[in-house]
Amino acid sequence: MNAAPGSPAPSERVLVAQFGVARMTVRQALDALVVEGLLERIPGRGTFVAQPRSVAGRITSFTEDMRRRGLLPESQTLTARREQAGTGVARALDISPGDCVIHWRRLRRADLQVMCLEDAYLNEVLLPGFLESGMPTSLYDALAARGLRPTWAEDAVSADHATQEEADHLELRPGDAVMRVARRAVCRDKVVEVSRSVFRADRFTMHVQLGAG
Amino acid sequence: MNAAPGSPAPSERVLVAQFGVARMTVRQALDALVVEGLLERIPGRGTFVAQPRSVAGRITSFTEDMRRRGLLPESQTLTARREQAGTGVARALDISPGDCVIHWRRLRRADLQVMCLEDAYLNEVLLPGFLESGMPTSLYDALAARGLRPTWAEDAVSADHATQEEADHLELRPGDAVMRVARRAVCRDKVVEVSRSVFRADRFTMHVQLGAG
DNA sequence: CAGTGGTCTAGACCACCGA
DNA sequence: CGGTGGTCTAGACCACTGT
Repeated sequence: MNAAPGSPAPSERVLVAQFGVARMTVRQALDALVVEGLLERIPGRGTFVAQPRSVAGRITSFTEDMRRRGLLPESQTLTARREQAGTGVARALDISPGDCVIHWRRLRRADLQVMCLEDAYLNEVLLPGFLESGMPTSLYDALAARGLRPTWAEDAVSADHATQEEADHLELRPGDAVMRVARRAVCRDKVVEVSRSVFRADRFTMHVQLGAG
Repeated sequence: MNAAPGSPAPSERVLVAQFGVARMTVRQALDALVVEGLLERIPGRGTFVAQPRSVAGRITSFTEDMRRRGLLPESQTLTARREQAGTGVARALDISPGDCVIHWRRLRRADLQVMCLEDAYLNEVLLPGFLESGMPTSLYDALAARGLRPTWAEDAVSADHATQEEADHLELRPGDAVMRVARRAVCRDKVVEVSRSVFRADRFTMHVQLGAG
């Protein structure tokens, strides 16, 4: 059970007594929670559970994104196999053309409605046994479990018309509006994911928060 | 003159001696610079000037965005007048319906090519005499000059087909692909800008950087 | 080894808030 | 007024780095 936003945390001096520790130590611990946005200090009043602030520019996966909207995310794997990287994918993944990559194509739904067709390319070397371990629902959860959650990502977002193939998968007519998102996700100087997603424009609006909250 | 990235900062104990202050105090001062990304600590080695990290999700205006791509941004004002806020704009600007707003419609070009049609709504109260002072090229420069540069912004990005009116301005045919961006920009709890932009999909790709560099 | 940052102690004084 | 967070002191020990 999480405490409700706005509810007071124990005062620093109370924690000092409770844990038999110096106040500077308590403050450093609280500071960490404050910079994480979990607590909020108000001078002269106390320390409180912060309003959940939408983290500026947080890197979200489709799964997290849909959940935050209160929708149920689902994935249907269309392709999951080893391939040799082409020149474009190789450059984006920072490997050599012909190197082994994992190609994972999924049709993604939210509340049973088709939302997005996604082609993800992963660096095989960083994810040994990934294909054999059973495909997870959330790629980012799987990466996190391996200590590879992206710390930085770059999206190229554009609008376009659906191709015939995309229309077939997304239950659209060719030429209908779609949003394309090309992502390059990095974890500590290692490119862990390169993906191209095609979203149904009528069902998806991307929300981007910029700057410091 | 700024110090070069990677150059060492004085050690904490040196600063203690130099300023006759406690080490905890020095550390707190340095901590502030570290969270700002100006310094980097390396245990056992020292404190160094950090590599300038690309600020995650920096709020950019059209002008800045185009310049960074090496294109020459231009704006043609189609409308610039006082209006009474409708309910939607009023809510977004955090004012009351009927309050006075500045409506600024511009056709925006990059290297002489039509790129975007933008409707910006500004809070009159925050920008006295704005319309009379001659319209700037960059709205964000003008806001910055008044100490109102946005510190936080939220974009809703979607793909769509151009309406007849949009097509006329953007030199498209109705139904061609466009990207819509609805922005709400905030400076210190004051909503300073609400805008809707329509970009030609064939000429514009939005780049978004997420996470900490 | 000497020097670095990381962490911790046990106090202290201040400005601010609410009753 | 008492309680809060904000800041500061003058030490201490640790793990780590480079030579």
